[in-house]
Amino acid sequence: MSVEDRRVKRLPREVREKQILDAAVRVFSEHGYHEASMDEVSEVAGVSKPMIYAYLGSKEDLFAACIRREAGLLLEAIVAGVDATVAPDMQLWMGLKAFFEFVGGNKQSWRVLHRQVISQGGPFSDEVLAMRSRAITLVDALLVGVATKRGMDEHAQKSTEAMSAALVGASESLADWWLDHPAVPTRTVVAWLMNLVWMGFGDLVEGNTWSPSDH
Amino acid sequence: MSVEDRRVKRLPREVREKQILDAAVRVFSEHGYHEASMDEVSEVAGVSKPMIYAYLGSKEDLFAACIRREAGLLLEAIVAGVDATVAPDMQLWMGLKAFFEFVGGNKQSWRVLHRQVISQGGPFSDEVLAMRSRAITLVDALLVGVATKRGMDEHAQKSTEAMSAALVGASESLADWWLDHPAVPTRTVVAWLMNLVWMGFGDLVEGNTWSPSDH
DNA sequence: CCGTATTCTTACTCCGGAGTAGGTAACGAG
DNA sequence: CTCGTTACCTACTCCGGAGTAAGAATACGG
Repeated sequence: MSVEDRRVKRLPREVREKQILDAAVRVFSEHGYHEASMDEVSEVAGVSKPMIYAYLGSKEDLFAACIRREAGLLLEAIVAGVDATVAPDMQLWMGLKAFFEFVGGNKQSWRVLHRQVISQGGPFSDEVLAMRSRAITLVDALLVGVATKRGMDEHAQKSTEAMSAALVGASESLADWWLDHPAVPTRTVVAWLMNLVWMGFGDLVEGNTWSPSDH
Repeated sequence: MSVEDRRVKRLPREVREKQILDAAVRVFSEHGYHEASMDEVSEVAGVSKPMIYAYLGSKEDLFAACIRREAGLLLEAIVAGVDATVAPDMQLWMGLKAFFEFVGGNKQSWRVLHRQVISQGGPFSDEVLAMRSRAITLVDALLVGVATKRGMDEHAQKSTEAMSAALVGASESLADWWLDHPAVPTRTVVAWLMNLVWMGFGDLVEGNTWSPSDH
């Protein structure tokens, strides 16, 4: 009985670190950074608290490590999902699809990345805001490419960064909405967003702008 | 000297409550809910801590009160800014304009509403998510109106709610972006968003949909 | 001028939870 | 077998900050 009963012990450091990070992501995603306690993380990870401090450092460090890992996975998934040789609209399509697929398959990761991080003004936000910036930059590059190629006017070009921010925000928001409506298939959600955003941008490129009648 | 030196004391309850709420909004917007301490709020408000507990209740209650007040002001500003008799696109324009103007003029309120609330899964989120829902519903009504009037197909109609969520998210995200680029005038930002979103929706209504070539 | 209600303060209690001290047990090398 | 190293635990310390007890000072009606 001593063999079976005994908890699996004395695993190499790498494995424990992974277990701890997994547990941390789960706990943080459930309670948020502040409500989460190191005790609960240790409990979920099946490891005592000092291990966490020995391996991952302070609570802040631990959270940052979670962010870094998950953000890396997300970005990785996106760039892996995009074929840079196809047309811009298809690139956007593929990127969005990869994004939504990741969110659908890793809801916890998404919760940690999106909900938790933005609010804390701490050193974490840097981590995620950096990723967010990378995402925005990615989209911006796409838009700028299209805009300059088609000879978009200067004023409209200035708007691409803002548009990218809006698009990224729309994606995030739609992802949240989607979490509450899981019945909708991935392609559908992405198609909706593409229609909203690409058609709108297409008009913009063509010079088909909207403007208020009076005011 | 006793007259001037003496801090202004013994104000009626209403006034104190307002002072406390003002201070709370400021402190919460700077540090976030958890990092904010009641001691700091009391200090900023120029009132001792037990007053807060006497008038506004617990920290949670205080935060909820902030949210309620600010959310109310925001929604009020939006509906006040919209003329329900004009064309739908102008209604959206006016609503967005009112929204961005509010954000520009009340950055602290916005920070509290947007950044802080979403993350905490507590009873606050209900408050703001309710407001968010109202905003989405408002937009959705607009879109549905347009869609049905122009005989949009059923499939596309189903997407209006999602589109509204995306639009609200885009607005929020763009508002955040705007806070970092205050040089851009309000009208301009709103115009960008209108172009992106209304032109896209317009295409959708016309049946001008985008779809991926392969995949 | 007395009682009662309201405004307001100082000076605490108390606890959750971050972080640690110090020790035990398992492995691997020589 | 022993010595060093690494994995791991129990059982604490300690502090920030939420919330409170108990009373002081002012207003005001009668």
